[in-house]
Amino acid sequence: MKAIPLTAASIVEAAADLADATGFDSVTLSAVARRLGVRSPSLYSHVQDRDALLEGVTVLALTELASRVSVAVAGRAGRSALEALADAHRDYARESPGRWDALQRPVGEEAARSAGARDIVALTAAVLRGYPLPESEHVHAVRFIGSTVNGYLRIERNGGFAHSRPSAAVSWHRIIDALDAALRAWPAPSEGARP
Amino acid sequence: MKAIPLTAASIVEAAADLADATGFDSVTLSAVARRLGVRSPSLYSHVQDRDALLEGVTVLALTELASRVSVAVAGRAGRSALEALADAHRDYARESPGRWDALQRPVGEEAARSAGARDIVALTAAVLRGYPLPESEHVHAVRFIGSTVNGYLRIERNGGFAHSRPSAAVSWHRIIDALDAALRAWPAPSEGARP
DNA sequence: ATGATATGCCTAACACCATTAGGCTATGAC
DNA sequence: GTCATAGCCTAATGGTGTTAGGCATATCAT
Repeated sequence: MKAIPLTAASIVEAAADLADATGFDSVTLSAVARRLGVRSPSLYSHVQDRDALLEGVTVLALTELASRVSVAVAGRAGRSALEALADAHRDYARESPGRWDALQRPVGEEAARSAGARDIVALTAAVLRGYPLPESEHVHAVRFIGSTVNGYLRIERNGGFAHSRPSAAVSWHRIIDALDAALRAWPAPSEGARP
Repeated sequence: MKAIPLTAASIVEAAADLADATGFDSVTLSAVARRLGVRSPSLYSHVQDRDALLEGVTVLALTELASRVSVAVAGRAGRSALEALADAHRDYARESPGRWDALQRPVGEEAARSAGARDIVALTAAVLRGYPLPESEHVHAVRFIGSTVNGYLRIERNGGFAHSRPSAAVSWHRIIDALDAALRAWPAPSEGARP
């Protein structure tokens, strides 16, 4: 049963797999220990506490997502890059629902400083090269894209679109269209904008 | 201590207050019972289980949010209405963080069918009257606005913007500007769009 | 090789939580 | 007055996170 040696990384991975299989909320130290063929107190040699474990899953998910986004947007520009970025998020949310849920939690220090987080921001900013935005607007546009994509996927995942027509799949393309249009028609900053 | 009679509504309200005060995750049957000066098994006469209680908080939050949005957008049109709607969401998220968190959960039957949920969708659609969108695009635009506003507030709340400059407050206005621009420049549906 | 040390698992224990079963009491109907 | 019911209670069960301390095995100095 203990084919895998017990390390911080292997525990986090087991937790992530468990999250994908049975839901992020069911990631409990007991369940992870069970899955590793070990008693739960044994995990404390490698992991500070439950919160640190969940934060570890968040960091892992950020890394994986950054990698997917990176591959998706490579060699693309403009609308094509935007769509690839959005679809990479959506695919990840679909294929690894538990890991993706880990992204929807208050970010701790470790996640905030992680390479994955930085990369995702940088890659989103890179997509903006295909649009006529001044450099000073990039922060806002990155946040805009992030908010919309994340918000849509989360509402879809929570079933918010399940009770109305048409299906969420149709809206997804319209929303990428709208994002694209918004970036093309990006409004000039009004006077109140100070960094 | 039992100034308030124990009913389903009073229990849900106590749970919502507790969520605002100490965080949505800390809403436990024990804690709610404690707050009501009662033992936790007593709650089961009025509430099915913990999940039903949380769903009740969600419905309450939907109702309250719908009411705020309704007041905010009344007598406004176009960008002014859009901004009022977004700010109503943001104010609610700020003032009642626990209740607002209740909105970010998988929606059950009761929440999906609630008047609050229907009203919020209808009010968002009403904002679109000030923009040149064909009726058939309203669903998508409503989902677009909902995704962006929700996504932004959630990332802000999770501290996703806390580690970068400029502050989230500045971006908020830029994002409403961008939403406004997107609705004005709403792209024509491509051929693939079938309801 | 041998003994010291340290690592890393274990069991035991505690407090907290959700939930069920069943008892006691006060309130209302008749 | 009696009786039934509603609504609280206590008791108990099984699951959770977490800490304390035991015990074996691997690592290393000599």
